[in-house]
Amino acid sequence: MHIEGLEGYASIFSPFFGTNQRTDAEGGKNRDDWPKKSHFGSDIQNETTGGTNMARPSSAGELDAVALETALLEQWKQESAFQASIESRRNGAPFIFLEGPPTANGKPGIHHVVARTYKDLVCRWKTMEGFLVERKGGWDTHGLPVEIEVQKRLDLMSNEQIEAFGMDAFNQACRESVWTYEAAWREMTERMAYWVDLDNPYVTLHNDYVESCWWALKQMFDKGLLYRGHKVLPYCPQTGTSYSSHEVALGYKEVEEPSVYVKFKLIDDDASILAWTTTPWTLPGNVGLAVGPDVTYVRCRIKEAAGESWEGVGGAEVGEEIILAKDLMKEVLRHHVDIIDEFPGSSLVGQAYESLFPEAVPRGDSTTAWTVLEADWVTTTDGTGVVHTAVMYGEDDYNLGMEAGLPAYHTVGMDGSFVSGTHPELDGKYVKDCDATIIALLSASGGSNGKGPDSGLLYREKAYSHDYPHCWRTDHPLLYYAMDSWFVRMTAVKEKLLEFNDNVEWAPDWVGEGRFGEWLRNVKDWAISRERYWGTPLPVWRSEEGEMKCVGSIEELQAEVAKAIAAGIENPECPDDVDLHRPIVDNYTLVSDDGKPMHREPFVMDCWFDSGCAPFAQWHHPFDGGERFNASFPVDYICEGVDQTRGWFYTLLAVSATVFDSMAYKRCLSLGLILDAEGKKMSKSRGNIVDPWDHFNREGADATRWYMVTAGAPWNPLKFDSNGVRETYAKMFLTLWNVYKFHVDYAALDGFDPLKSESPVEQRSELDRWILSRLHTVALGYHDGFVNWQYHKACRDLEDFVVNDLSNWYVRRSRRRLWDEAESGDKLACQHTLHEVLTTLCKLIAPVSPFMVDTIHRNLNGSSVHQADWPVGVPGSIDGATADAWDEAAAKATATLPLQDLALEATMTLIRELAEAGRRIRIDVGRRQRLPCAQGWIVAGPDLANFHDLLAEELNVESIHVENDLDRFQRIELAPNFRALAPKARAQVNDVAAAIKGAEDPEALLEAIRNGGADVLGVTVEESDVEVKRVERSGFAAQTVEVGEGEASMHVSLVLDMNDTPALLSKGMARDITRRVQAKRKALDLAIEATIDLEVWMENAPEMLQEDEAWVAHETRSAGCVFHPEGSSAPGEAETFEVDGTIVSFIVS
RNA sequence: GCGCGGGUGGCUUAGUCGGUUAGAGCACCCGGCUGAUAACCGGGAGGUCGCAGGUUCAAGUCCUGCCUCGCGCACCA
Repeated sequence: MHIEGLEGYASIFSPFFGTNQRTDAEGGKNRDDWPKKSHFGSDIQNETTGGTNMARPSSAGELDAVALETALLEQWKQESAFQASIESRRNGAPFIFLEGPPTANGKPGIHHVVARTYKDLVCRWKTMEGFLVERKGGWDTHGLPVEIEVQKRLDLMSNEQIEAFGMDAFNQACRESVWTYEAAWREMTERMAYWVDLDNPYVTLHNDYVESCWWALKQMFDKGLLYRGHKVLPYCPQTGTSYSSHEVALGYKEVEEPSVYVKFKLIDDDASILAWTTTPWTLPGNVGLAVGPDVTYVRCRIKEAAGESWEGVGGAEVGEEIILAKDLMKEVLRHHVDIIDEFPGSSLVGQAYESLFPEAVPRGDSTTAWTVLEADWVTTTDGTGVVHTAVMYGEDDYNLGMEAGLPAYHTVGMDGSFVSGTHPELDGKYVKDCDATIIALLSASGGSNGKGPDSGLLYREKAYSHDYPHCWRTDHPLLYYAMDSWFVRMTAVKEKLLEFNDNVEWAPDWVGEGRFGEWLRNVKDWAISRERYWGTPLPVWRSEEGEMKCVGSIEELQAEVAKAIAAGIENPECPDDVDLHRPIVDNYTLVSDDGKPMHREPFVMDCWFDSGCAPFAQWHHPFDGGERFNASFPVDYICEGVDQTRGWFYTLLAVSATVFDSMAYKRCLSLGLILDAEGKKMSKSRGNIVDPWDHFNREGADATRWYMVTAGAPWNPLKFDSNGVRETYAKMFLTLWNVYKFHVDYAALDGFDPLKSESPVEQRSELDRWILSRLHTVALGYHDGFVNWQYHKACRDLEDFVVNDLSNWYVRRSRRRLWDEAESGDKLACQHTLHEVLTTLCKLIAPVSPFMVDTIHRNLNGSSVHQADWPVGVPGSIDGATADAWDEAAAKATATLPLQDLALEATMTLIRELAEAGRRIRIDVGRRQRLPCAQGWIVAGPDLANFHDLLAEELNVESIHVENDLDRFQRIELAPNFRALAPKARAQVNDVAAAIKGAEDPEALLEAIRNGGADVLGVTVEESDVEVKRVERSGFAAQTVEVGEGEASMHVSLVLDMNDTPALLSKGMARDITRRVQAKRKALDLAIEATIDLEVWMENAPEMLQEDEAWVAHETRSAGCVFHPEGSSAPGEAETFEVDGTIVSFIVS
């Protein structure tokens, strides 16, 4: 069988065509029998993964990434590849990863894939580095989102309804609901190849987990860090629920409400202080007035009655005196006044005033109630510069009240109506319905307390529109309401938090120093209790007298229950496996030391507390797994979205600092948000979540993962662009596959076995040594990128290597080497090189995109890439290594990178530049690529003799020469070196620069400069002030390229001979004809070995040489080939093309 | 309002210590090349580097102010 057709293509570029042709193919292997369309599945034919003797690769089929990945998933499962990858590093130094638990009550989206990719790639990378990286999965299963889902489903819109439904049944529904999307999560996790142990995860609702949380809380309790207080929360009286800020954000609406200016009559003074509020219902609860100590206030007297424009209720009489901030007089006052006095707020402090509703709040033992207080947050941006303070109905109010010792007394019940005893006209009424009543009461003569001026206590009413939070379920306005609450005294450990945080390696560092550091510097006590049902119950029991007991384990609970029973308090049984959830734990009544019954505080804990306990609760520490815990705390690496800064990143640290007096994690990668293609945040409510399966099922998980990593720095917001995934697939993975396929198809055909043959590197061609050196250089940079969290740069550079260096140059330049059927050292060298490059490449890519490279690695080496060592070294396996430190030299010695030769890399860069320059020259002068040039000259630069053949082929020239007389083709240009010149020339620098650039005779100027400096516009220019560039002289078909940098830079010119000879024209025409006929063959879908009959007609053609006609016949496998003489016309059915004025027609039959 | 991070051709982005022609990829146009893949090569068009000031011989880069987007905090009386 003949295979010249194939060879013919190889020789198209070659000026030496004919020399490679093999005439005797009889008995040769049929290279057209390759499995063109075979399913890749046939590639995964190695049954063993651990063996290294399965080294003879088999050929590859067309790429079907999705099928490849799904088949591999099955194989991984059968082999327990994940477990195996860990077991084989069992003796390595541990690198501890902690999985942030997701909630499985929502469908996973592409944003989850991003976080999981970064988690996975670091774990896989560290594993390949020889570390033992175990990855326990985790699920966050408590909390409000779960309750809300269930409430929606069961239509339970208030706490009352939940309790009527039954807390038991409700919590059971929650317990089931948290697994709604577990299957979806599991499928996504597996499909994307996030290797994490989902078969033995930690689950926050498990009794063991809850027990550890209890234990942790008791540690805090015992250290005096847990206390009971109030927290002012947005609260919906209709649903009986308070809301987290997140939910509040869902319900902001702009509303217009009455705001009132109220006169607070001073007791020892005739004047009134004017204060403003938008919530009249809080006025009965008023117990203080806050002023800014440094704000300037005025006392002013009403001079005359208000003008006609006065509208609405309220007012003041002539002679009344009013105090308010000076800046706000114009805004507020509707009367002409005389300013009597001016003073800072501090001088008002301590003055007592008449309570508006004397019955509403009992004074208790407060000495500061109904006096003026100071607060530095008081501003004069609106209101009167005096802030009405109702302790229980505003956060600032509450804090001020606690500080100043105001009575903390509710005037409003949990149902949203005034408690009885507030005022006869208000008692029992819903607060929002009382605005008019309150305004009327204040406006009455003497005011609501009868002690005000005749004009009443209301000065003004003004409609005020602002954004106010509403219940997202019932649409009712929320009330800021002080709720009973439990706190962890984080303020007590603030310095520790800051210190621990300083030792965390943050990526990026500004999140740690900035956002997170800022949060810590302003740390507030952590409100950990929630008036909810589904969560870890707060394990605190309390008697009516206020005695408290915190229970830290089941055993302790059992003991306490027994004690209570012994004291005569009835209790249900408390078995070893008692469910530690509500309502079961609510049913236990304990006994205080003085014999009083104690009931559990009816709260569950903030579910963030649960996840903050993960480092130890996942092992049920301290009840079980003590060693396990001790060996894995603090953890080495966590990675989540930046939205966890105040979430998990914080609660981990908060719990570890308070419980263990330690940091929780040593390294934290904080990921940017994932946005949709338009830059909007991906969220369920927006409905713009990208389904990862869209890409898993199209481009595959490899491409999806690689895209996400290369699209930008991990901490930058990622605009997820579906088209980018496609691009990544086409560029990176198709290219890689085709390089692989190219290698492996020939390797299979030739029976190449990397273990049974050798090819010493030093004997390989420059091209081989070049790509190996590039691989070395790129691998080092790649590794460096990983170390510095610059995955995006690392992967972009690697992709460039694959596409550009490997596929586009090495493989393109090497094709002919493998086409040669005879065994040859050069072919073997190429196969070994490809084998080595691909093998190392697979290892480098494996952490990021683990599928295709495993298929490739298995076929090339007979083993999984996920068992392979990191080519840059395996520090984890070094004696005495830890996740933080190891013997650098020893680690370096474990690297397996090929020889690096930077000089060779530089030379090849130059060669490639020259090849490009040659193409540019042809474009410039309009000489087509197929028309050979007689000769080319290389001017200046290093010795490239070894590459002349290569260049001749690339450039399609018959021969390459070195031109030593630089001035024949090059001239000099001078460019100013601003850095050197600027200090000397100062303001003149631009003129001097222009003079240097525009010098009429640059050669002479350079000579003058070299001879001790030239005077340019009065400035002495020395050699260091200029850069000398050599460029091609005009009038030649030439291009100059610059390679290298600074001192080492070179200007090399390429000159092509544009003179035609009959031989060149004939040869060029032969190629054009051949090319067209080959295209026709392909269009006809002819088999490569099929022969044809060819007839050619030409007009205005160069004279064809005999040998070129023969060559055409040979190349096109024409049994019969007729070149009709000039002048005979072609039949109509002939195909015609034109090249350089020659019209060619041909018929293939 | 405060803090952090962005704003560079239609899109995605690179840009070091401030150095004079702002670099890529996608898409587009022209040409070339191809038994090389969803390719490859050469060329072209497309940029007031968010706006306005300032520093400097020189600003995408440094400073100030503003606009705008994202995130977080405080969103108040």
